[in-house]
Amino acid sequence: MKNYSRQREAVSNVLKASKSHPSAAQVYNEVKKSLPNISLGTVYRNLADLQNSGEIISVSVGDGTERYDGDTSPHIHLICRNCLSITDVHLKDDFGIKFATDCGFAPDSSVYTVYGLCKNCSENNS
Amino acid sequence: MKNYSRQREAVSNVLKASKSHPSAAQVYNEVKKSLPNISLGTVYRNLADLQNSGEIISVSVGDGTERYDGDTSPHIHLICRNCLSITDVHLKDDFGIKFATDCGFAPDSSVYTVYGLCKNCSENNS
DNA sequence: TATAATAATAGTAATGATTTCTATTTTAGG
DNA sequence: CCTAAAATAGAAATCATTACTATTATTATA
Repeated sequence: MKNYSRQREAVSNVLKASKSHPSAAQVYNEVKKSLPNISLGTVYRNLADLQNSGEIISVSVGDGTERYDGDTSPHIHLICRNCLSITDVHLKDDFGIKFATDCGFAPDSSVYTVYGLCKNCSENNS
Repeated sequence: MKNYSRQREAVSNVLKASKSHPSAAQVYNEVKKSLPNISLGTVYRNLADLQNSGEIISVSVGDGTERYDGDTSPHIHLICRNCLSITDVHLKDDFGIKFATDCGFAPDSSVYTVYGLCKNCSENNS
């Protein structure tokens, strides 16, 4: 019921290789380097598919765009409300997944986000 | 620099009283019962302000609308990819905030979300 | 209480990220 | 090779959210 496609693979690879939590438009620009004819709609559809299968996750920064992340290992996102930077803090394990399973929930992924001011922005009291 | 407003107070109260993670439009409809002339733009602006001050949090369900939550005590959101229901699992403490602080980050709030299928939807294999 | 300066609002228009639509192409399997 | 189902490109449409502006509310001070 689900067929292979070069486009989906390329989208997935871009996210696996990136450490920068790109937006859909940024993923699009990156994938275009190898598949110049890919359309933005295809990128969005595949991002949604990959997300539904738990292969990637997404994070809300608060600027109206969703950011995507190919790293599904347990980690926290520290998001600065001022400069919108995203910093990863890796964890030993994801106990949210455990709690969910205990509740009869069938988890495929999790997102742990902490909002506030990054060191830089809080020192410059902005 | 920040003045009192009945509108902001009403928005905050609706969220504090609700357990259903309403969208901005739902908050708007609820607040209109006491302030019939409030505008949707005002609701959005106050939701953003309350969020920036850490008084409320918001969660992405994945249907294109943001959901708001007046409960800032430590808890996980279990979001069903099929029926989009949100279930809360309360925690003893928020160690994400601790980790963030240790990194020199100045946190104001956190959101921990687990995606998957709720018990109901996974039993009906949908 | 009157006044002035600043902040917030209502209402509407504009934005832009995301989704939808459709004709065409690709994939998987016999 | 052939067929049916799935995926795509490209363009158009949607609609949640933001921006804009004239007006109103709030706060501080005299």
